[in-house]
Amino acid sequence: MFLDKIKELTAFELNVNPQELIYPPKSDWGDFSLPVFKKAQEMKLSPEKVGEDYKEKIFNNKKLERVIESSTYLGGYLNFFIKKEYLFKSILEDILKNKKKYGHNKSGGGNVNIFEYSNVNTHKDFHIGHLRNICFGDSIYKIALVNGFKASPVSYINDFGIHTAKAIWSYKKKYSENLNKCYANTVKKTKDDPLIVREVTSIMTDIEKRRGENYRLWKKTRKISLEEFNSIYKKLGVNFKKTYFESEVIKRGFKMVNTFIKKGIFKKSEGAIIADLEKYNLGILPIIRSDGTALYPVADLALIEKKSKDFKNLKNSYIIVDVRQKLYFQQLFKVLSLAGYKQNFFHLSYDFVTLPEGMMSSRSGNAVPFEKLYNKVWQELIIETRKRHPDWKEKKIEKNSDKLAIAILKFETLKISSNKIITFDIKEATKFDGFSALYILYGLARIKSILRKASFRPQSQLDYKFLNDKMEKELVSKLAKYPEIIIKSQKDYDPSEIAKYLFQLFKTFNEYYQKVKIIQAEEKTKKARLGFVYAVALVAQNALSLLGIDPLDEI
RNA sequence: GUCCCUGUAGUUCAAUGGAUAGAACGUCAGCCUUCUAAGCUGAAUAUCUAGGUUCGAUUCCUAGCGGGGAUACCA
Repeated sequence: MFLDKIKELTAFELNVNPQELIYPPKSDWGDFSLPVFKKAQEMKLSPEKVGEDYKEKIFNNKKLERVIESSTYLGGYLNFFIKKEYLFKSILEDILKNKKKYGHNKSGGGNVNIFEYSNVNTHKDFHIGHLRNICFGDSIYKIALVNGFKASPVSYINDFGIHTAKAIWSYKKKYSENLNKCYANTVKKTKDDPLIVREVTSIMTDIEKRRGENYRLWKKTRKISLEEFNSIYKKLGVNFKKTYFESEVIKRGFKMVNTFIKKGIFKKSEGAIIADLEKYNLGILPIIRSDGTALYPVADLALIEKKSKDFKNLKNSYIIVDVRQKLYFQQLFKVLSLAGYKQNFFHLSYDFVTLPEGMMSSRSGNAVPFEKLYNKVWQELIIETRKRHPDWKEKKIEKNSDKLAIAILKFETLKISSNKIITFDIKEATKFDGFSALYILYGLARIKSILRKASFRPQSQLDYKFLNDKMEKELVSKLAKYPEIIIKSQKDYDPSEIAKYLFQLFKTFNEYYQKVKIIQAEEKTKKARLGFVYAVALVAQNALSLLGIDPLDEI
């Protein structure tokens, strides 16, 4: 929090709002800046005069004088330079002392938050849209942890919808072993055949009543689906504290619907059960179809009740689902507040993933399954790694490619703002250049390699005198900003902040690496630089962990 | 119709009520007897249109145009 503190102190002593202090576009202009246009206008003075007045204030102030080296006025801005020794010492000691905890804060106050993501449907593929959901959710959850929340990830699996019956209809006819293909086939067939619709309905009834061959097949296929999901979670390194299933909450949901009818929150209309939210400008929320079957809210109500019971003192409940369900969640949360729920509900939305050739959906069967994408990336990596490391054993190549492939996929989905549609181009994603996980991990592997070759042992003290290169100053300023990045990513629920930060950090580092020798440097400089790049590695690994990415020792 | 998101370089994305709007890809030209060249250096091109608020607008407001989404029984 060191840079924050200096900015706060400066703002306080100069009697300005801390938010007025900004970072200049170029680091050689200053460590931070204060625009003085506004003040100049208020006081009817020239900006230059105002700047000079502030300057005088700084150097007549004992507290500021200790940390601020100099200050220059430039075109309406007053730029501040922090004393170099002070900057290096404070930041690097903070990092070397706190290690994995550098940049963490307690702003969450230990409040209990749960994050629900990876809400997948059994009997359908886990595709690259789900990948965005799970990467986003997992990162937001991890960001909450380092901001001092007591956070838990949970998942809700939709294993009881009509889609399961549709998949089973084709599965019974041995259409395919792939459940998603079965599902897509049935959807196509039912379009112009009411007979098949009736058959599907009858399968669904058996599943709901939990009886006979259809129910047995449902259990079998459900298991196949869940095993697939679990292997993907394992690959992605994602763990849930709890997993909920629609089949386990739906019964309770129907009971709750009745209670809500009695409370007057739901009512009958045109044969269906609805919540009329017109007076809140939220339209109509259908709850139960005219044929008596459940829509989403039935299970969701029971799910929310269950989550509240499972997590004591639950304060904030987050649901990560794509933006198309925005209205639905507004409606659902309104219903909950009418029913007297006191906790905070949030829908964290993100836009969907499309392909260059257009929208994808599991219904039409053109969604890219996770496995397919993963294999493609993995194979590209294998080829490239073999070329670069002819001496590596095949097993090592495979293991490294696996870690890299996961890192690349996570990074690709997280580096883009959540309100932007990701157009997933397999060709682009397998290029591994520029703004990508590979660039960052490659830089990090360089640091690790240097530390290995120099037999580096971490020490908490550094001789800062020997860090005189301009690039070292640049890097320290970047390291200093990491705590603010953590806060910002929490405030905006935005992991892309972290991704961008990492890219910038390694852009600076690679430049430094190119310019400066570490192992061959003079002994004292070498020692200082080793400790310094070790600090860079610590911060990088912290940031990567928030994206759910593991570092590699070699690439 | 109404509501929400969105429009920045050839492409994919950044940024901010403030300084010269940044990157990456692609293209071209350099850099490995030196810590990993999946790297570094250099070169061109952009804020949809029209108004308004402001010392200052790409950002905020209004209108229009383009793209996407939602809008009671899809999941």
